[in-house]
Amino acid sequence: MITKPDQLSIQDIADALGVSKSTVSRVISGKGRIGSETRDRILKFIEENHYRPSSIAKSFSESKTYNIGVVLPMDKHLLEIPFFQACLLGISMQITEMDYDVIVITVDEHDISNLKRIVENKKVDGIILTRLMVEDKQIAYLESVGIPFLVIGAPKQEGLTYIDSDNRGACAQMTSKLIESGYSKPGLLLGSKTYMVNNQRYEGFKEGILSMNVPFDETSVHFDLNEKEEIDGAIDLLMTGGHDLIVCGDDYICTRVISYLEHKKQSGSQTIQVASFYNSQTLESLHAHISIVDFDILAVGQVAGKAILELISNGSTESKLINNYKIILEAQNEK
Amino acid sequence: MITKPDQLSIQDIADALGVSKSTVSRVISGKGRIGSETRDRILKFIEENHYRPSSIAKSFSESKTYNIGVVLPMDKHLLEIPFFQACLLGISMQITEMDYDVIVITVDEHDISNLKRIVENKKVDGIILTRLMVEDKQIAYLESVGIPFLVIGAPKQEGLTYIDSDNRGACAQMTSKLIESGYSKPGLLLGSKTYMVNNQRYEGFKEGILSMNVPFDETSVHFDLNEKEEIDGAIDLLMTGGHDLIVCGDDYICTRVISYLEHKKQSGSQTIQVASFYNSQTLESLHAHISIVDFDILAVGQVAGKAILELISNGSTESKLINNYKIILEAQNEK
DNA sequence: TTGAAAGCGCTAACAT
DNA sequence: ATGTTAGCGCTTTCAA
Repeated sequence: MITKPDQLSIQDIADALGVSKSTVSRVISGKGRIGSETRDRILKFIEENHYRPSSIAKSFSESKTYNIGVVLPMDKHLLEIPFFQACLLGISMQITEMDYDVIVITVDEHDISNLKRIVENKKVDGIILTRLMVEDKQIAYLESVGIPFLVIGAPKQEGLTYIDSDNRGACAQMTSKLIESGYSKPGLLLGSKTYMVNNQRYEGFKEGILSMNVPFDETSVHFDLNEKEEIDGAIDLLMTGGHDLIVCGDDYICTRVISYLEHKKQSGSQTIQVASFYNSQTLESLHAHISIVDFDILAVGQVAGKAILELISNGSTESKLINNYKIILEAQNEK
Repeated sequence: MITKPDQLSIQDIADALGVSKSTVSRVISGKGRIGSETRDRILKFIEENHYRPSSIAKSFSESKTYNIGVVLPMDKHLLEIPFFQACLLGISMQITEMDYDVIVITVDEHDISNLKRIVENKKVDGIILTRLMVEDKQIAYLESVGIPFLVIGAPKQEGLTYIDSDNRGACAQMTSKLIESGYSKPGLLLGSKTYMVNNQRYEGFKEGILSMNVPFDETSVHFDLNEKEEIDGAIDLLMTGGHDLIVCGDDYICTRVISYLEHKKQSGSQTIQVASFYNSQTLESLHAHISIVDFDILAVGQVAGKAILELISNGSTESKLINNYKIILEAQNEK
């Protein structure tokens, strides 16, 4: 007497039904023509016996893992940023539809050994990079081994497939809307020029101003602001220049600006409109009246997920700018 | 003339060196005795030809995936909480050491189909749950299929393996330290009683008070605070009761308390010390003088990673409370 | 429409 | 210490 203690295989089904393995395989995969009566019998058996194909065996036989590696930075200060988590979930939601799964790869700026290990072990069919580094070892490596990969964010390097929020468009739109609503002398504070995102927001800022037929003044833009003192200095310049609107390139700068203005307010000066890009909860809890662009990062992740699968199956896919964002003018947070 | 266009296998190595597959397999896995000369020859060949074993084939043959599924909630409001990201990275860092990888599983309260799909497809060897739900369908399901799993956080249900921060101990320690530093009438504000964490913090609070030989007053504790009005009401009660210290059960409550006290301060009342548990950046940006417990979630993830591997290989492991936390009294944030 | 059979790359039990 | 062999469960030609 033979018992089937473990999991049943297509062979078991074939035996039980007096058909061949390949027939069972065909009805499961849906490939090839099958007599409808045979199919129904097999389907019924599968249903009744809760058969589930082994994904490992499938992977093995097809030489496909059905996994996508998502590279996450593991720097401590990046833990607080919901950006990566949103990317991750967006990607996961999307590729799950096609029976793919996400494998997490952690790297830091000096150590991409985890990435190498996963690629060398062939545990994934493709890779999504969620953060670009300045001299990117990841990209050089991935190109050298020839695995399909794409990048979230805007790469400096040309020829890469990337998915990014439309920073230029969003900044242009917010700037022009603010001008339309009455502000006439906008200034822009940005971080390092080496990050593409800052250049894009700069372009958008300029475009927004020009689209409203307001003259664009290059001196109203301050790049490479990193230290508190640099930011404060730049704000000083904007204020003495009579600006009535400060667009901040990132949340860190914005936090400094708000803090700066709060002090000034107590010493009674003019009120200035502040605008920024909403990536973190930090800004929200400041309860300030600021205008923000709220990017839908989940959507970015979803598009990236769709794109990597396309890249894997077609060998190519297009870079995309995502314009899922909301512009909220002078957001009034609850006090 | 024969070309080897693709990837080489142990068979190729065996052929090239005139040994058998199993010999090659043995030197790679390190199992079994090998002549040192043979080993060196094979190692050299592997090195020179950049051979890497196929992890899919290994998985298939061993019926092990070398993957751990980490279940993440995909509720929008939980995206902002760094807790899950920290767990994820901690787990990933840890299991990577043992050549395991993390597969992301997203669920929401009403839909655990992703969890089921991954388990049924046998894409993981074990599961870590990072969030417990009130009526937990996940746990019921996982128990029914018998896959190794453990839980991060404190389950209501008995008999489960769990890894958790030592909420009771941390709360006791913070409370007693604050009493030691001069506060004499502490109150406690908590969320729903159905969450174990609130009960644990309650126990700790009580323990901390009693350990300082201060009489414990049950009326200084308020449970099940969810709405703004309920919290405000509870604060009122504590203040009229002459309390000089409010311990908050979570960041949400703490934010309300700080906001409430800021208003009172302007109408000139006594200052009250506030304490809470630091899980989010929100509290930090409030720039208030509060005392906090800063849990090391990364460490929790690491221990969970180690534990799930133990559970898989040994069939059992112990639940653990992690006491990696820092207590910061009257933290003075930069303004 | 269906069956037979080879093969994916590795492990492990058994034999030498 | 090393070789031989039988799978693991599926996909995929090739035949019938």
